[in-house]
Amino acid sequence: MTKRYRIKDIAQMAGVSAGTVDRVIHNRGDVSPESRQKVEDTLRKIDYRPNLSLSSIGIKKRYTLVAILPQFTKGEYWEQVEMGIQRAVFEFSNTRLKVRSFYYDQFDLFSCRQAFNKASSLKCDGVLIGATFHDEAMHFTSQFSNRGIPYVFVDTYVNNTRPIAFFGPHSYLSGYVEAKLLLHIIEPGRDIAIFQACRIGNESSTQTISRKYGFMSYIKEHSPETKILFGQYYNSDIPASYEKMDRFFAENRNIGGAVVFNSRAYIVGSYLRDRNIRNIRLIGCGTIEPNVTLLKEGYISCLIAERPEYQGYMGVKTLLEYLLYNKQGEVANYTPIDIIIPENVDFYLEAK
Amino acid sequence: MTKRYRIKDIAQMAGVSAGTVDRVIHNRGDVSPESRQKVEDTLRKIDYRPNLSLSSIGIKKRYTLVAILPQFTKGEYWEQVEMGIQRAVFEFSNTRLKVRSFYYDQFDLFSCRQAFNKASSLKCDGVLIGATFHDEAMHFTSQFSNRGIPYVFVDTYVNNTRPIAFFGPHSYLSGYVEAKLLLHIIEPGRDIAIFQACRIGNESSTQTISRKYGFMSYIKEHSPETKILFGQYYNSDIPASYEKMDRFFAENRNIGGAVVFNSRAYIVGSYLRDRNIRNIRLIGCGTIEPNVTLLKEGYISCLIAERPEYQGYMGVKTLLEYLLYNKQGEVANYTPIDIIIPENVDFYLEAK
DNA sequence: CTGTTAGCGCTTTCAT
DNA sequence: ATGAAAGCGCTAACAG
Repeated sequence: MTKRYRIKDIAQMAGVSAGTVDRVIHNRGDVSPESRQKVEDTLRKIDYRPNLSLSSIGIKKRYTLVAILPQFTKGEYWEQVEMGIQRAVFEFSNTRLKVRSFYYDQFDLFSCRQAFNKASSLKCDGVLIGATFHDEAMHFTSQFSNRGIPYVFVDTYVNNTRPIAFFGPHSYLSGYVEAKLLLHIIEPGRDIAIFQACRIGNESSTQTISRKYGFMSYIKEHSPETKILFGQYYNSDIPASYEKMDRFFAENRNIGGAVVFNSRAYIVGSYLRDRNIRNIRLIGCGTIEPNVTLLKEGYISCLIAERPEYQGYMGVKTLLEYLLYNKQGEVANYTPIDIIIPENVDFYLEAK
Repeated sequence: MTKRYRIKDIAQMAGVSAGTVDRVIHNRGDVSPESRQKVEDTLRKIDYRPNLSLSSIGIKKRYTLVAILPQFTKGEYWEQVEMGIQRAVFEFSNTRLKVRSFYYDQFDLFSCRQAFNKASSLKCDGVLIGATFHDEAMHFTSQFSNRGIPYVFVDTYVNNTRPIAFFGPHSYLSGYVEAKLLLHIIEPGRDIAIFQACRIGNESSTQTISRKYGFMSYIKEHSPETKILFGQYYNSDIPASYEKMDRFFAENRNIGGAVVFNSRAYIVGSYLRDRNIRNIRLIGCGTIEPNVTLLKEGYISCLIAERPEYQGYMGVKTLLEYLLYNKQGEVANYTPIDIIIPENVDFYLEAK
């Protein structure tokens, strides 16, 4: 059983005072090279791992984090990320940690820029970003870097940036897994449909692109004869979506499987339910409520989930550990690709 | 953002002192009905949720927990449970919480009885049990109950007992899911083999029995024509196991899928590898190292995992919350039934 | 540069 | 039955 060492113990072992140990742990300077050496040796020897919850009690400095996230309504994907952020705030701080959130419309570049601008004008110690617009994220994170402000990405990693961490799915493998599952559950010889949002002008998110890439790679490798077709839906216009799908399925009568690379699978799923179509297997992402309902009703066969709550929680925790202890871990942290089916969904949602 | 209330705040709101609030929270008596009422109203109003990590700092009383687990060697299933226990000990206590572990041979009734006897002779505040022998567990837990000592089960629930909590898989559904997956990946028309340990005298564990039941129910419901055969292996005699399997597969030439209802899938999997058999899909339980290796090599198609680390962690946490706050939550806590395939296993293992 | 010390929120002893 | 106050391990201001 690992003994727990107190700062006082460490101080004694290193032959210095508690204050000096604390200065070393928090990299707060004013320590002679010899003292630092002795303390660091001791810390290494006992494999000292600071306890955030305990640290927070004594902390006098106030930390402000900024979160920049797509706006969400109740039950949506990003709400779960936000819940993880809140859990971390609750667990680690005793009101000395504040998170100020800024939300943007993930389909509106201007609103995203606005959110970043507002966030940038704020004095803060760290930033948590749920990015959908690649270029904006690149631009503003380089500003944060210049000001020495650490930032983390959740859900989506943006290339050519230097976050202290990323928590999210490996999108390529995520899509790869979806293809594997779909091929196993559709009737042989049937076609596959990929459903994507109809965007006004703007391109798909990087997430979606690499998921699609992973998905198509698997199909090409394992079942090159399977035909892939592309369908569309509108994010917020159900009647128009249904019309589009009516035409799509009328034109493509051999479809036996479908996939949606984001949490909007419920749009396609409810279409299948409302049109009473039962011979198409649908796979989607995210255990948000409408998806789960359709999963239980059998109109969605399988959901891929990426622990959004965990992403938010870890994002905050990582920023905090960086700020308090200068602790730097792995940058890329891929979340598990959880496979959710009607038989295991309840236990999945219940587990904290 | 949820404001964090201090004991002092609660005291002020209820019009009493911090001491009284603490006495109510810890159910420590010496509080007038009126004061108790006022405090409890306030606690409910603000949805007070105590922070274990913070509580532990001030606690003077020493708690001793006893864990009674099947003995394990490095890399086995129960080691992961033990790791969860250690994580909880590290996180929540500042050396005031001790866990004394007792191990028994899960195939030897006498050794189990001995472990329980030794554990019972110890003065302790709570017990965590990984049970494999039903009757022994029943007998000794009733003793704990009589002495007013709370206990939790991990991995296996034992009927006719009154633990304060159980953390483990819903074995029936677990088997049910395994059948669903296996039916999806085997070639149509092939038979299925269930592999079980050859036990000396003693019956299978309750876990295994209800998994088998779930498995067979699914097959009966969804593919009654599929033939199910029963194979055997020895827990610790590889050559004898191989011989048995040689005969088994020689006699049953149409087997296309196999399942093992515990973490010994690697025995069958390595047989398939060593005999270069590639047309049999194998499903097993537990992401222990040999299983993971065979999964990546393709000799195991899929593993079902039940978060053993989480079980151990939650077991200790639950006991502690009960001891400190008299907090009673759900008794039955089913862990997610995680579906692990070669493409998602690495991320699964990395996530904490 | 370093040790001392007050203070954080929570628990618990001790007068009252 | 209750409040005041001391103590837990950790942080950080302060005096030297």
